[in-house]
This record gives sequence, structure tokens and C-alpha cells, in this order.
Amino acid sequence: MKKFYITTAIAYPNSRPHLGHALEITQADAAARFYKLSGKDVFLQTGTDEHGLKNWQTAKKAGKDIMGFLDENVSVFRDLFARLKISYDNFLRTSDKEIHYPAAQELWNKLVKSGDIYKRKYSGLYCTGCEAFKTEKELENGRCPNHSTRKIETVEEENYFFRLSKYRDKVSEIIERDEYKVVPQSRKNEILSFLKIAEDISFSRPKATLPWGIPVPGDDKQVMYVWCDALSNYITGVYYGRDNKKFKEFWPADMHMIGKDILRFHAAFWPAMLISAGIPLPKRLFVHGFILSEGTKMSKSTGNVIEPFEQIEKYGPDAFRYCLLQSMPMDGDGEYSEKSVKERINTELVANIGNFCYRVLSFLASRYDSKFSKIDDDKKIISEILDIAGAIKLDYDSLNFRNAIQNILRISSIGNKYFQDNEPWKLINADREKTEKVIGTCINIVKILTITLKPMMPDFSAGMESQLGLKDLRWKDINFELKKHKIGKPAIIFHKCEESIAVSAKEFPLNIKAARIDSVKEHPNAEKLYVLDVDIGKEKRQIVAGLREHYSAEELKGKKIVVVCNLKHAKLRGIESQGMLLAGDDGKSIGLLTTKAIPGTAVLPDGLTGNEKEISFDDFMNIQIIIKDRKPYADGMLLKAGKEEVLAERVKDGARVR
RNA sequence: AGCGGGGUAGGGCAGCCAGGAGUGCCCGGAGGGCUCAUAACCCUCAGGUCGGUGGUUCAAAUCCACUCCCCGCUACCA
Repeated sequence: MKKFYITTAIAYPNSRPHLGHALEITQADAAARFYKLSGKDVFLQTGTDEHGLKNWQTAKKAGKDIMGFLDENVSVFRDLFARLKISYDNFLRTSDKEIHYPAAQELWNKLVKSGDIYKRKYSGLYCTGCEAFKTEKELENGRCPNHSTRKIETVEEENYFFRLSKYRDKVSEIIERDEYKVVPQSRKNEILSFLKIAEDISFSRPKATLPWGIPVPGDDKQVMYVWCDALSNYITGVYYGRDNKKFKEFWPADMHMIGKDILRFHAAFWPAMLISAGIPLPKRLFVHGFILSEGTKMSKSTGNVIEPFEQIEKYGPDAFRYCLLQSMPMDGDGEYSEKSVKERINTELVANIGNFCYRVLSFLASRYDSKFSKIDDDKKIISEILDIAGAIKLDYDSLNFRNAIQNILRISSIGNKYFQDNEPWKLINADREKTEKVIGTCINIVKILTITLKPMMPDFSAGMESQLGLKDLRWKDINFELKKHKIGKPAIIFHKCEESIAVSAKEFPLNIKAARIDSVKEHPNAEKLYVLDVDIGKEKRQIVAGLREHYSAEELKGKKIVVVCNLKHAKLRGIESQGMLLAGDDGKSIGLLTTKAIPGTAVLPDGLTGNEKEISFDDFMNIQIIIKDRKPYADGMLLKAGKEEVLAERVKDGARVR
């Protein structure tokens, strides 16, 4: 079987990888994983472009040997790819003398043979300090900014050129007809207009000005310029010039993936070179935009640089991949911000997808001993979901990850609604068999989610496969054929990303006071709730508390507790609650926080001042207070009511206060 | 200035190429339901003269012309 061959642009490793590198390789990896799932024999190549003056100078400046410098930087890229779970099959370094050099030289020779390489004089502005050509833009007052005492000279040098102009019509035609398909359309238009005026391109440099490159065959005074050196990686990595039979298994490439800044080289130079060398053209060029932060390009001066390593560390590879893929529109630039990352994790991954998977699996595990032997043959749901899965396939095939995500979320929303509408937690008392069918269908939906998310979030899907007790799910397993099955052990995969309210050095965000319960009534409308009147010193408050399963009215009356007073008031089943009493919850028992302090005493960490500002329930939930040795700690700081201690009843260490 | 991208509900987007009731997604707001699930899930409602003007058309967010505003690029760099 011919390989399905995908490439990324090769990175220039003169500094650390940035978000753009992470984006491109993640897109390529997601595509590769998708095609693999669909049964193709995928080969993904990436690598690094290691020649050129910039690498040479950066190494020199750092006082390092060029290969040592490159090895170091390249290993950082490889490390990033590993952390990103990139499933590449080949990593090609253009500094590879064994494989890459001879093959690139072979390509050069082919171009010479076709009569498309010729010598021509080139003249430019040369800085003797840098020993390099400068563009007019780079100069300040006609001088090199790094060597302002030296003169800029106009230097002529003789270089080899490639006859791009000869091929512009031919390349235009091929792109026009989509034989080499450039997407999106706007990039295709752009390159077609460039091809009308494309001129021959400089193809080499004298060794004296570019000391670090691949030697031009038959001319030891010249080295290849980047085109033949770097673009050729796409063929040299897959046996070009080494093993023609094997080369044909890979080539032509099914997809090159690049950024919009290098469109010309891939949609004009590269196909022209291939035609000249008599090599078939790749099939598709996918061009993505840049990834921006806060609406502008990331730069150190703006201070909006986002480090890929840090993002993976904070959010994990799955969520990072998911957000990267979602950030990029099909045309134009994308936007990445941590605020939206957190939002997406909490709402899409946790509340929508993750919650559906977990509620279904845990229901089956606890009520049916993890087994089912029938499914609900709800034609409407089934066909609706299979239709969406079909759309997702098209989304992936066109690399529209954003649409794919949107459609996947639709599936889990349908699942959540289906679960909700059937109310299995109630239905199970009336019709145990029907309930089992409903859950069986839900398991199939979970399976479909697992498969459709596999290209984007490999860890999640691997985790779900093991929870489902299924192995090696493929795209063809998207169906409702799982009718009798025993699942594995359910577990939560995505965890809520807490927006930690900065507990500032001076102000504690909560206004907590010691209080005494004056009276206890049962909530007329809710079986778990009490309505309490509490004394918080200068005023009295009415508080609704869900304690009826844990405390009797007698136990509560007169008890001295602590209450959050600046929480936004809320109606609970029709009765207003003007605060919240604090209790520890260790998963088994609920135990009140108590204190001997007189009502009204502020409860604070040492040294911090109080805060009257009203706080929303969500913000409150994001403040972690944990019990240790019966005492409450907020962000590691002990909470006390003046001089008196605050102690939690009944609960173990690690209990969360709420 | 040139080139490119954009202006659609309070925020972020899709829809535009192949015109057909402002349709859709995520967040946020208001109200309700539910308790299996990670305070999660479900439902309802509010909110828009689709940047503006003019044209083509039976019909325009969508096509054409003009115009206003925002942003990016303008390096022999992958």
C-alpha cells in the first residue's frame, strides 16, 4: 500500500520553539492520526532546517561549535514534540550528511541536467563587519547597526540561479486545476497572482559569505542557498536518490502543511523544481495562518509571549492540543489566550464531553455491575449522531478542526440531553430493562466520542478506551453495534481548571464571621434543607443549609459556627439564603466548622484584612479551603476567629470546605 | 502607500465562494426544571437595523461598486 505521506515545514532551530511550531506539528499530527484511524498507512515527517547564516552567527556569538549548538537546540524541539504526543515517523535534519546531503545534491544535478541552473552576477549591500549582505531596511543611516564605524560596500558576487520563470505558466496551470491543490482558496489566488510575475531565483551563495551549507556539486566555492537545501527535505527524507523503489512508495506527498509566510516557496519554487527534475508533484498544500495573542503577534516587547512548554505543563497535552486546533480558522489568523483555554477546559471538556462520559459509565458501573446486553434502538438519535460523525469525517479530511470540535460537542450535547430526557435514575425503578437499553445506547455514544476525539486528544481517547474496555478503536467502529458488553472502571479524565482567585497579600476575599444558630426550621419545600436564623454579631441572617441528612435540628440549635457573609444572596427552593455556613466534606461525612469565638468575630488568616465585597457563588467555589488536623487552611494559611481556633467536626484530613 | 485579513446579540466565532425568513456554536445575563454526573446536566426567555451608502435581483449578511473603521505583513528566513 502506498504511504499516506504528510509533511510539516521544517523548523529553523536558532532559538526555542514557539507556539507556531506547536500549532503546525499538532495540526499535522492530528491529521496523521485521523488518516491512520481511517485505515491509511500514514507517514509523518518533520524536522529542522539547520543551515544558513543565522544559525552560524548565533552559534558563533554563543561561542559554540555549530553542530553542538544545533544538537542542543534540536533536542529542545524533539522534547516539545514528545511532550505534545506527536506521532512522527521521521525527523529529518538538513545537517545530516549521510542521507540529506547526497540526495539534495542529486536533486541539484537533475536541475542542472535540465538546463535550469545558470550563473549570474548578483549585487548587494555588504557589511564587512558581519561579513554578510544587508537589505536597505536593515541599515541605519546607511550603516550597519552592529558595525556603525564600518562602511557598507556594494559587492557583486556570482551565484547560481534557477529558471523559475520558465515554469511559472506550467505551475500556474497545475495549481489552477487543483492537481496540486492549494488551500484555502485565498492562498491559491495569492500564489496564482505571484506566478504571473515570478522571476528566476538565486540558488546558491559563495562559500565565503555563507560558510554553513551544502556544497554545490562540482563547484567547491559555492554552497546551496536554502531552496534546494531545505525544500528538498520532503523527498530526501523518503529515500530520494537512495532507493527509487522505496521512494515511489512515499512520493508524491499527500500533503504539505505550512504557514502562510512560506507560501511562495512551496507553491511556486518547489513545484517548479520538481517539474524540472522530472519528479511528480505533491497533492495538497495546506496553508495555515499565524497564531496571535491578544490580537497581535507575540513578541517579547509586548510581553504576550506564550511558551508551549509552559502550556503543556499547566493544562496537559490533550487540552493544549485541543485549544491549539480550535484556535485556528480555516482562513486568516488564530487567537490563543489562556483565558479561553481555561474556559474551554471547564465548559467543553469537563462539563460537556467529560461529564457525559463519566455520568454514563459510572451509572452503568454502579447500577448494572458494568454490564449491559441490549441497547435502545432510538432511530432518531442514532441517525442524527451518525450523520454528525459523517460531517466530522469531512471536517478532518479538510483539516477543519474547529468545525470538527463543534460537531463533536454537538454529539455530547445530544448525549447529555438524551440521558436527561430519559431520566434513567428514575426510570430504573419503573423499568429496569428500558433503562439498561438507554445506557447501552449512551455507551455507544461515548464510544463514538472516543473515536472522533482520537486525532486531537490521544491521551483522553486512550483513557476512554480502557474505561470502556475496548481496544484500538477505528473510524469504522463508529456505529451502534456494541449491544452486549462489559466496561472497565470509570474515572474522571478532565479536571476542572480552577480560576484561582488571587488571595492577595493583604486582603482575604471572603468575609467570614463567627455566628450562633438561634433557630432551626425545616425548609417547607425541600427535604434536605434547613432554614436557620443565625446571629452574626450586629445583625441576624437567614441561612438555608443542606444539613438535614447530617444534623438534627436539636444538634444545631445554639451551635456556634462560622458563616460567609459576603456571598451573593440566593434563593434556594424559594427561600432566600443570606450567607453560607461552612462545613468540611470529605466525600463521606459533612462536618460543621465550629468556634468558641463570640458571634461577629472575623475569621481570617493571620495578618490579612477582611473584605466586604460581594462575591459570586462561582468565585467562592474557586477558593480552596482544606481541613488539616481539624483546622481549615486557605491557600496554606490557617483560618482563625480572632484568638480562637476554628475546628471542623466529623471529617478527615483533606476534606474540602464548602 | 502597497499587499493581506477582518467589522454578524454583552464577549468570542461560524454562515458568505455556489443569494431564499437572522439560521448556528461557545461564553455571559434572566427565569425554571432535575439530582445519575466534576455546582455538573436539561428547558425557556431576553438581546442583532449582519460597519455605512448605493446598485443587481422576485429575494442580499451572502453578488457588484463606493465608503468608514480595526488589525497584520511589507525580511533573498522554514
